[in-house]
Amino acid sequence: MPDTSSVDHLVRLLRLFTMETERYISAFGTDNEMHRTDLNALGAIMEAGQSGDAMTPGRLSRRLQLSAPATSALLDRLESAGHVRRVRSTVDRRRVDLELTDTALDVGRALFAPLAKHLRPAIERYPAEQRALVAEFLTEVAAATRAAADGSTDATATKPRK
Amino acid sequence: MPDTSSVDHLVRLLRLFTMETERYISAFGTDNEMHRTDLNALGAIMEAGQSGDAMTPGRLSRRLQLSAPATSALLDRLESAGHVRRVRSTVDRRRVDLELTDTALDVGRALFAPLAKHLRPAIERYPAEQRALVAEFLTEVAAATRAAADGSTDATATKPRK
DNA sequence: CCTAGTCTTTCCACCGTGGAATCATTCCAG
DNA sequence: CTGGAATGATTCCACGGTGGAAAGACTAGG
Repeated sequence: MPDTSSVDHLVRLLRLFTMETERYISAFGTDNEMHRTDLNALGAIMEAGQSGDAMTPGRLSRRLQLSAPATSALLDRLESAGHVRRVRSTVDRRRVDLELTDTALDVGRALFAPLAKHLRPAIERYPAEQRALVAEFLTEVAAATRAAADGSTDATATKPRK
Repeated sequence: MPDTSSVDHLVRLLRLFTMETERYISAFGTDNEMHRTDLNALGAIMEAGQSGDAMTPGRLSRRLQLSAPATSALLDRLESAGHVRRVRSTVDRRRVDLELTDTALDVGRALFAPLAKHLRPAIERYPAEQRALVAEFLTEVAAATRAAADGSTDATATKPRK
């Protein structure tokens, strides 16, 4: 590895990291009867809950790039496992609002606990200033990836549009 | 977002990035008749080729956390699609060495081209010194994730052991 | 009403797993 | 050197899980 600051090297590292993450998910997912998509769904619902607006099956379908039927089946799985509730919206009764249960949070914690255990010491070695820089970098790279997936040409967009 | 240097925030960003990447892969995969595992396999074979040692079905099976039959089926798909060749090893004729064809490299390029188009301008905004810092950070985080997936307790291991 | 939007159901194809068996090759103990 | 493990790759089978396409049900709003 001659030049650790080259763009190609960074791209390769980003790819390597996602591969390792998929590996981790598949390894620990089978222990908890959860698969990749289910975890992504929980993450997306949680994320939406934190930012205020409610998550619906339609939004989730677009967020995860899943077809509508696959999303329904996904929600059936999560609901029968007790991780999510479907609540018909009172303002528009076509819509269904998704709510996470406490057991979902427990599963999330249980799944990420071993990963966090390894990640924390690696991250805490960096001072706050460098962590902020990495955070900024990751934010922009995630936005760029999202833009690429959406086929957009705006590589600097940070705001979700849907 | 109150504190962009907190560990939790960084972990969340890492997770967000992998979600966006999965999204991109699934969007691209459907266009090219390739699935996530197939692309990961190509990446793993390519990676092994760059680092010198040859990739074999057994190694690939462990790398991708796939069962032996699933790996054979995966290689059948890739071979019939013309992306990989199976060559019996000359040193140990039980083993099969995997070689990528030119069309696999084309697919790889086609896959990363739109992503790189968005990623490059975002990355190039950072000076070399900061990029090197991010590269170091990502290397350690990937190693930590790998260690977590392997169930190891050594969070700082950088060398693959298999 | 009638069109559009949201969610769901039904049916089907593909991917991955598990277990067990096959076959060739290599390693090793005696 | 030989006979018996061990290793690496592949195949077959039945099974479950995931995702897509088409079609239907329901509600909102002009």
